Amino acid sequence: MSSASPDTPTRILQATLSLLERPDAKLPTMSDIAKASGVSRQAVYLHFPSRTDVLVAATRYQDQTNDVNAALAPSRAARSGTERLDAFVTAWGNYIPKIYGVARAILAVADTDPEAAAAWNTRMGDMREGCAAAVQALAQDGTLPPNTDPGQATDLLWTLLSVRTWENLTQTCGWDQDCYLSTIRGLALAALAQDVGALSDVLAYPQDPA
Amino acid sequence: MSSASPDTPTRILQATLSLLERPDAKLPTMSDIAKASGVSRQAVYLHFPSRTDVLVAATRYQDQTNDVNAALAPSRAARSGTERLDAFVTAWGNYIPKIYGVARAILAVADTDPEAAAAWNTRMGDMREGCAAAVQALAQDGTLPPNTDPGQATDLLWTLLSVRTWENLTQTCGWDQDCYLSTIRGLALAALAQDVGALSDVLAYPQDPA
DNA sequence: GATTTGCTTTACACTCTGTCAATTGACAGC
DNA sequence: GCTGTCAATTGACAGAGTGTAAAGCAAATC
Repeated sequence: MSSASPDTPTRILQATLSLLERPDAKLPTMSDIAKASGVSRQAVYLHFPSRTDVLVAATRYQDQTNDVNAALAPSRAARSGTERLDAFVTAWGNYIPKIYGVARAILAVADTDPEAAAAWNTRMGDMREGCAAAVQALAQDGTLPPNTDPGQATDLLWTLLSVRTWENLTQTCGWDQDCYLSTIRGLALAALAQDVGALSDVLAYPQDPA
Repeated sequence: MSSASPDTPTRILQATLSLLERPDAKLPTMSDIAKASGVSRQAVYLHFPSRTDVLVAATRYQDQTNDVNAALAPSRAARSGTERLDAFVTAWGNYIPKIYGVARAILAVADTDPEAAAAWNTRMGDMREGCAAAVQALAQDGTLPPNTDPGQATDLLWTLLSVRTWENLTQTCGWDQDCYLSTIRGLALAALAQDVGALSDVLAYPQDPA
């Protein structure tokens, strides 16, 4: 496939990703990025106007190589609304760990750089469409609780599935991925699909497989 | 009361808070803080070793003047676990808007400065105790779902009540405070107190008071 | 009156961003 | 072979910001 050395912009993006995917990654400077790419600092500016642009381009490159659409395909194929919700939560929830390194960096600069914030919002806007589609499927099934506003339901699902929520539970609280997934799934099914049973045994002792 | 002009450190903290509480607040520089305090930039360093320290001290000062403990008192007085959970969600949920300006600043620097991250974690650790107490009260009532791990239940409540979750729903999605409160309350009661009814009509059209 | 205390002013070292200009090296077409 | 052109390099620079350091100043304290 891509055995030939890729062009410089691509090499820069790959190097940036490898920096961000280190477990103890700090926000890389342009010098860090250049050094990791085996290229001069100015060469980076030759291809990307600012550090924010490098980071944003890196996420796009990552979405492309990871083929996020393929990962989300199963949820689109689901027959019932409940099934669709379940599949979407699983697919996205399992995608977050792959993008977390880059997401962390963009979120960090987004706190001060409006351009980065806009780029991140666009990206999360795409994800929101998946949420909206799941809510829509539930509405068609009549599974949504009565009087539910689809927009609000989408907002809630979108928030439950946010990178920050994942970060809180898995990174700060130390939950493992399965525990995170089943909890969020249970919460989403209970709140949006009136599936009460979805919450039982979700917060059960996981370290104690009796 | 405090009619006499307060000492310089206090004036600096007050000025910092007033900067951070502006709706369009950017992360203030040391110069910004000095200017707002009516003091030279070096005077700020005379009292606080770094910007992070100013921000951290500002949150402590704010907790003190707002008397966060008094705000959380009603939840401690609650009789049943369910009542306690409800009161705690309401109290903390209504406290977040007051601290959001400062919280945003600390969270922004926490992304790169470990010292700020540690300070914020300590602060949220205090809040977590309130979550743990509510969970404990539910456990004593036997209201908690079977096989629930109290630690995990606390983590979940703590995450639902995080500033980031509030930010997502009210700032990014534009929810009003009441809508936020009733949704989180419903979610918490459903997940931790098996109160299924808590979720009905929570996501109902709020702009349409029929 | 001498000293201490709190603050000011000025200056500096350092890091990082982003811009600019001059230069090199390779590779194409003629 | 010569000439453009393109990619990249080197080196320098301005600007913003952090944090350190030192000398001076003025009012309160002893």
